[in-house]
Amino acid sequence: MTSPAPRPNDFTDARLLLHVGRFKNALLKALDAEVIARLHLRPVTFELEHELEFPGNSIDNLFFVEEGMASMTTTFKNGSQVEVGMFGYESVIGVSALMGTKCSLNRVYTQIPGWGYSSPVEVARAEFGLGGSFQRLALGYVQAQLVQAIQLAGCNATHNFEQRLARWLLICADRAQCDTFSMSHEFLSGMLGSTRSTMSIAAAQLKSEQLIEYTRGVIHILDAKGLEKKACECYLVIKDHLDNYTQFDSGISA
Amino acid sequence: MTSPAPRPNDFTDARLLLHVGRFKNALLKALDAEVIARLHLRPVTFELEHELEFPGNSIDNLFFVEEGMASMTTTFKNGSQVEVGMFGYESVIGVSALMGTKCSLNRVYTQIPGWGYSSPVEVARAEFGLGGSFQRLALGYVQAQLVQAIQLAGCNATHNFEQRLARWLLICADRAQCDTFSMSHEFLSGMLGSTRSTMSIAAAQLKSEQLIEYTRGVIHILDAKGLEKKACECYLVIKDHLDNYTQFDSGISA
DNA sequence: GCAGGTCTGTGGGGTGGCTCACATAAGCGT
DNA sequence: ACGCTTATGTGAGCCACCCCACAGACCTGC
Repeated sequence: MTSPAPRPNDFTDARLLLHVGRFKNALLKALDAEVIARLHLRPVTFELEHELEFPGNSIDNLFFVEEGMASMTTTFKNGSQVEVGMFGYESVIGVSALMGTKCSLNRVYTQIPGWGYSSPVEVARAEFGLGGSFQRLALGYVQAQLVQAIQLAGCNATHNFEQRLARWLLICADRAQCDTFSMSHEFLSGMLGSTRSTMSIAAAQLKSEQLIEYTRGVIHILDAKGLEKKACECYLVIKDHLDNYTQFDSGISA
Repeated sequence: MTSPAPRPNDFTDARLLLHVGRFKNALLKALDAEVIARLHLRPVTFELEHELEFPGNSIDNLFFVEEGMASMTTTFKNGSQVEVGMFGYESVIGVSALMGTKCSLNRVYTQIPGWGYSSPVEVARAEFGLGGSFQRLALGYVQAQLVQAIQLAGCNATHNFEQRLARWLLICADRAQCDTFSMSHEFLSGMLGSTRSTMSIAAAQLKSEQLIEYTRGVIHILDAKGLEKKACECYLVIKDHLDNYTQFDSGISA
């Protein structure tokens, strides 16, 4: 229900101290040590299919991803789930709690196992309320997430399956910083709002062009540059924003 | 380039004073008079096709819509434009400026003429930085916009044209608070990422069921309840969030 | 080695939506 | 009243994708 009371000595945890200043997470990396200390971070692992948010459940913790990848999906009345956002090393999961929302609105769960840090939501809210760098970065991330959702909305309305598949593979590779994922055709087709047979045909096509290879439940990207040519322009739009939202003077925010 | 220096007596404008406390705009309605005063609001009219944001242009003003409707579109390389968000009486246009973005990312322009208020972006940023009710409401609106984009992303991936058309008509009617719009089939089909012939067939279908009627460039909703049955579930999800984001203890934020 | 489960290849048949094309009709200026 | 422009109706042909089905293929446990 409520998260455990933050222990004041969380930050003295030896493992955590070791990591300060060398986070992989883009947002944590951009924060000063004092801010990090106030967030009461605790290391957490993200097991496959572990649910980080579930519609209607209260948000008790923010999660900063260091490694791995999680998806946000909307569930329709007929039970189908479509992916509407991806979370990787650039992400903080649960930012909507900072926006005044108390309950999760969409399911968020681990697609590629990894680990990261959690921060109790009251603590994160307090830090956000200070109006400093944490607020600025969190808002930047929300904006990047909005851009992602907006672009996906347009993309899903106009681009064909193969383009969107290539886009998905590239974004996944970027977010998880790896080029091999355990993922069946069945599963991935669902993420893209399509069917398994359509997926198999598109995958076979990309394979025949030496852009990817795969065996039962494992996909491996062989030629990211080639995939990029296949993918719709949406890939670069989303990538740019997720990669650069922490840079205050980037082309995006400037 | 830069917006004109705010005049300290903006708020003493007789027309504006008359409106305080009886705004139609959901966000303004929820603000205290002192906050309103600090926002240096000025009445503005939204002419048809007037551009409130254009990709790459700096955001100089926030716009609070009182009447009318504006669309946000993404423009693809091939020149096609798809709608990715709608703005009505609940909206403040330009919130991304509060999130650290300095340039518009998408085109926003008037679909249904109306009017509202502008607030210089530096003034709005300062008010936002105070961390009070304006910040809370603006963040609530951003969250509602995010929900809208997320739902559209899923919707466009799975629902058919007729469902999406019904959804569009209903959201438009809600946002603009009117049931008649000047809008050609050609135009509306573009918004939905489709073609004019598809639109004409779907419109004829809805017309034959007495849900809408239309003549050259004017669409009139006859039976909103009936349309709701045709529309996908996305309509109610989006409507709920846009209608209720100002209520701190609503089902959404509670 | 065999059985059962999971994953992928592939085919047939159907359909929504696209492209292109042309016809009709309603407004609008002169 | 006339022609011009814009909006809508409609049809043919096509393609992407859906649905359903079944066949291998591989993997795991026994």
